Amino acid sequence: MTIPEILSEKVLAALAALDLEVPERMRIQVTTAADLRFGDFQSNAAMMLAKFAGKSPRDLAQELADQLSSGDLCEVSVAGPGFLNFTLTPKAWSDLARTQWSSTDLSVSKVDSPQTIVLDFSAPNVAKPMHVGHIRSTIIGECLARVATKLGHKVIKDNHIGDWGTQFGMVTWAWKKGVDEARLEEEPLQELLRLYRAASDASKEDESIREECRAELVKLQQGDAENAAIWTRCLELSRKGLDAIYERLDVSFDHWMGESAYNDALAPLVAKLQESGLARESDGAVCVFSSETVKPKGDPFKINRDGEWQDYPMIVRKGDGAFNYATTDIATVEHRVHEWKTDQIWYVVDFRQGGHFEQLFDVSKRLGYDQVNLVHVSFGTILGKDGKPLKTRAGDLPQLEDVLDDAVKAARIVVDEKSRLDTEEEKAALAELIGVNSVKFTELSHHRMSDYVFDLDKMVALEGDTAPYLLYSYVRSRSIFRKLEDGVTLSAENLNLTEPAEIHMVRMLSRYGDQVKLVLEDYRPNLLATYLLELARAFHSFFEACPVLKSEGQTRESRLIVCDLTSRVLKDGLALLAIDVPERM
RNA sequence: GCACUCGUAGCUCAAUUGGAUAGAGCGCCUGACUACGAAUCAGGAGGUUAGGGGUUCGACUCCCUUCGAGUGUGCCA
Repeated sequence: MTIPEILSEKVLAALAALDLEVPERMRIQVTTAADLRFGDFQSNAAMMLAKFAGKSPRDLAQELADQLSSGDLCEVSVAGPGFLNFTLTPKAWSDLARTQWSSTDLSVSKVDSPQTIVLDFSAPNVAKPMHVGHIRSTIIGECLARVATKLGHKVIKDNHIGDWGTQFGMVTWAWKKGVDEARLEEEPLQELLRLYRAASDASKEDESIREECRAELVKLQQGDAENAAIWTRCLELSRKGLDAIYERLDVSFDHWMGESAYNDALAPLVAKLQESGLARESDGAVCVFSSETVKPKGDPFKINRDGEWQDYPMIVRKGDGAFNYATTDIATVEHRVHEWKTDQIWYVVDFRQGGHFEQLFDVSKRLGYDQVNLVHVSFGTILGKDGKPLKTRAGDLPQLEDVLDDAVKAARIVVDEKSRLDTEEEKAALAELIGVNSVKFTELSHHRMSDYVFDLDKMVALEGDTAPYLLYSYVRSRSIFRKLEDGVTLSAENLNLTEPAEIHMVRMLSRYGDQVKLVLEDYRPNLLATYLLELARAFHSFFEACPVLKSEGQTRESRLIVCDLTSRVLKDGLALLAIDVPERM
């Protein structure tokens, strides 16, 4: 049981002793204190129940405080408008730290009912290199996967790559006009991008070329041997390039079920939708319309034009007979439910597709997949330095690989200046680690819904709230153990904390499990990122205030345990953010 | 027009989901290194949370409204 849970029970017992029955809708809660000046934990019980009890909040709080006899665990006091404040004793903090240090999972408890969760993230279009815009989905998705796994869920990471869409007609068209085989071997993604751009530019100017590209796609989808061979080749080359970048980012997938994997399922699916009456023909296309069960304003299948609510259907077969991504997405849900028995699907996708997902989720429900929890984990836009969105269509987004290279270059300058490492190999490896992790940490430390400015200089800034700060904290917490020439044997029973900085360090450490859980409540990696920064700050404070090696006996051993526990939590927490730590820097 | 997402210190961002005097970093100012690693720490200045109204013991958070930004709005994904 966690401390807040123990305290909640005590408060409930105190309420019972005062003959106060808590109405069902009121949830008495004990939370970590918002401000440490008031104690470690706080409860708003008295303020919530004051009216009900016919007493002033402060009087009721005082009566509760009198009931809650102070003991080994904590001191109880009343403050402000009627808060109950709990301040844990040093002994209680020492006990908590002892338990956490001795546990292999760092006191992060698993969820009660583990779920099977499919995580749909990254999903780049093949034949196009990833650009900066792909950072958000890729990094947030990987982080959520790691956190969910840590909490005991079964996670299936699926890279639903765009390997069947319009761009393939274009690449094929340009490929046939002349592909540079030599370059294809050396820089496959760059050559494929060149082909795509050539076709894209040409078809913008010439309607007939656009038709030719479309025809190439139709041939591919109908099984034309030559186009299929080109497609297979494209896929292999793209895969090679993508694998390299994912390895660099330390991101991995269990499956690569791209759009093409569902091609054969699409026609039967549309037939099923029509037979069941969910879909019907409209303007030559096959569409799913509103269920007419909700008000138009909240209906994803309605849209208001000139003051009138009109149908805004989901098109599952286009007028030309081709299927689109909506169809594929429904087929994908079916596959994940039937083959993988999933309980949940989390889509880590740009917020601009919100409307699409509302429709997809509604159709899935109407198809009978209402027991599956479908979540659109949406995120905002990455902006340029001018404050305007980096436009995807402009085609001039910086490529992800170049961004990583730039970040590594910037990191290298500081490494040369400050690092204690000796060899060129070590320095190069450290610069790579710092550069890549800085980009990842920048992403994860932002609220996913807010837009943020893509500023490379700030991203790789090496002081302040950054990845290097966290890495440095870890290195500092480890280096002290290298000073112990004979090594040391630590034992939990000798842990005894007295100094405020020690207590605060342990207080921060004890929050780890709750912070990890919090990430999944609203799919918010930035909460963990912020917590780790706070933890690191507390560690540096502790480290300056409390000499470790110069102290003696139990104090020394206690502080060494705090250092060890800190390094373990930092490493574990950073691993959840997909950030690896160096031992020296 | 309508819908969605936003608007917090000069700048970049938080705020444990409705809690107490809204917190960090950068930048600025003052201190601390022949070092348990200064990629650090201790401290200072900086706010009418875009404006207005409402709900409540209590609002950055919920509701209404005005202003501003971004996005979406029938066969691209």
